[in-house]
Amino acid sequence: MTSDAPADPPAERRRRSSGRITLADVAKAAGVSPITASRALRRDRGVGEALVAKVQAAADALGYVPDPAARALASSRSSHVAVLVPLLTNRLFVDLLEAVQSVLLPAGYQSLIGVTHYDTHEEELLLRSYMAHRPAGLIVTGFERSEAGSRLVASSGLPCVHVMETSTAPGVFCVGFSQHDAGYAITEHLVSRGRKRIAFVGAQLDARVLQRAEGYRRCLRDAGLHDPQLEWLDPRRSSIALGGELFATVLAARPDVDAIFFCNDDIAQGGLLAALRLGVRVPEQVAVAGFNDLEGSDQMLPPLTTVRTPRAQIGAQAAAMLLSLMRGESGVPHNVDVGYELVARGSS
Amino acid sequence: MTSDAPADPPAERRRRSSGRITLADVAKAAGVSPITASRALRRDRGVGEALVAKVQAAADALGYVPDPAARALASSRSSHVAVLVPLLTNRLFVDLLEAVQSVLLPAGYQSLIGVTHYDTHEEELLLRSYMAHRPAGLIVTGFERSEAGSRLVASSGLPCVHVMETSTAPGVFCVGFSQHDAGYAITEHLVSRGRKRIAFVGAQLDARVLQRAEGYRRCLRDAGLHDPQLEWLDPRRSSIALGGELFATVLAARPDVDAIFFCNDDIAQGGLLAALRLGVRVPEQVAVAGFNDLEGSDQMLPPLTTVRTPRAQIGAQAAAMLLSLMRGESGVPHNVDVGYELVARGSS
DNA sequence: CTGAAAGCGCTTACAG
DNA sequence: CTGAAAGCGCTTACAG
Repeated sequence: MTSDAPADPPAERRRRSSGRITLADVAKAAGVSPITASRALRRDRGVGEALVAKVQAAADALGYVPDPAARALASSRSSHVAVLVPLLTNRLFVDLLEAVQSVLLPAGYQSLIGVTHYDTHEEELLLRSYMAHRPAGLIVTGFERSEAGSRLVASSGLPCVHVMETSTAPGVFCVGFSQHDAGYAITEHLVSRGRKRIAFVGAQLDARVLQRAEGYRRCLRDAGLHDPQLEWLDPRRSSIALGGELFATVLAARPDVDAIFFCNDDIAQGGLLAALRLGVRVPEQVAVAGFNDLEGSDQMLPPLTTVRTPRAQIGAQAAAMLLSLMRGESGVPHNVDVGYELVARGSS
Repeated sequence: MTSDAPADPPAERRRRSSGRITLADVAKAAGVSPITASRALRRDRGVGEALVAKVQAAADALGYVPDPAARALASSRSSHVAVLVPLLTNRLFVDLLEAVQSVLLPAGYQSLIGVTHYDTHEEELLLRSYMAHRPAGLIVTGFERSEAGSRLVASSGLPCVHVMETSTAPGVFCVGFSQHDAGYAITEHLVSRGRKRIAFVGAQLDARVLQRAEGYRRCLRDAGLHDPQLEWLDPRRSSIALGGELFATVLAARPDVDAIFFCNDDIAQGGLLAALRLGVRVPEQVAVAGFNDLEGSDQMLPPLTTVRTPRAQIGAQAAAMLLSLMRGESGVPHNVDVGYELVARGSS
């Protein structure tokens, strides 16, 4: 208060305490050292059961919440998991994300959700920014990324799980299904219904769409029905409106087409709505099939034949796999194939 | 190598260096102190222009990336912004989120996206967990939360922006529009089309749906057309399938209904598809209106009349507002009303 | 099974 | 306008 203050400034002036309850407070209350308290709360092996209980009780009583920043700094590993998906406007990835979160959150991990917009350069920037946060692990969509992006992942040494596709490449962890086989299966279904001129309509043209297209081609070649003129590959983003446009385009160019396999349910739904508008009878004149079994497909007129893809299961299993990897468990399977399911409805 | 090692262990044994380029490395390369380097890189006032350039050059040359954990620990403020939305399966919130991210990411902030599932208890848990991460700011949906949740937000002292609704409560920052007025406007549109028995079909029944319902009631009272029997309030989650079910329910119970205002476009789309299935003519027998102008509404048969809600604008403005608040700017407006737009299409 | 020391990589006061 | 000291709240080795 006066000018003849002590030469040594009072502790209060030097401290920057946030008022936060710290591990030291818990340790003091429990009558142990901070190190022991830290180990007890993390259930680190080597702490007596009684002590663990005592420390936990003290922590609960004080309402202690560990500081993730301090923990990350000291251990150089945060409680973040970076999850990269192409788009949130595709319900598929929302379902995937929900499942991932439902496993990661209870395990104490926060997801940093990054949207790449199917752009490998954007993905690279996100990866770079997320790496600075010392994430504990990574979940990425598919295998298509920039050279630098791949290097960032590899050189980080972080556990990484790839979702939506399968791979037997060494050292790669993934949960997905064969997009090629699913594309083959739905095409085969159309063939089995007696269709002869089956078109493929793809949008976005990401790796998975192209794999489905490849399955389509393979099936038609096997059936002796392949016609390269029956493919419409549009790089624009998949949407209901685009599906309507492409449906009209296909029928104008090739009125003899008797079936269309749309690479995704949203463009298939748009196709179905366009058929209604144009008076094209489905499935009598043209059978229609989609992919993914998105919301509303079972409500269309007629209901849409499609492939149900188990994205919730993919998300949950990928998160569980990542958890195992982050814990350093051994014997974690590398390549989990969750399969897919053909859903035949009225449109085919 | 031998057993007569020095009593003082070599530095290497004590260090836990992560190999990371640190601020100290940059400072050394630039020939300044770490403090100055820190200030220069953060463009903190009080560093000469020449020095800033020199430090930045050194940082760039070394590929320096600041450590968010260390920064958070030292400053007790992270580069995270917690963003809480009810659902990712509602495209509305995806659009909102995309806009938020597009403003926050370039400004150096990461979003922690929390999905509350319209559950105030879940929201409270998320809030508690996110607060431990010392976020720099908060974006939350609406004003409906648990007592404890509100207290967490208030006592944190963190800048917080509420989205989707408006409020003139003191100290509250929000970006949205009047859900009540929008509900009034679309109902008024149906009235202006000569409809007399206008039903309201609501799902989910969150605060905003109820505000739209209130606008609907007010409008019909003003028009002398209010009939409390014409409201269907269903707590289940909004979906295309539910819309179809409710459309059938309404017409079975009250075949005289000549218009339906669905609280959201997904149930309205389901209603339109059900009308097609049931052979109910829209708009001749029943006019149909939705809310939000979601994807596909313009593709329906007939195209859906709805209210376009500027969620991208809400997200962008809310993020910009939060940025201003986090920077401690003064004179930030409290209540931004971005309005809405009536979109009259063929269904009414 | 438990603990004293050091350190993770930054920033906040406090001086000059 | 620049810097030496201390500290943010944890955990990692190292001992015992």
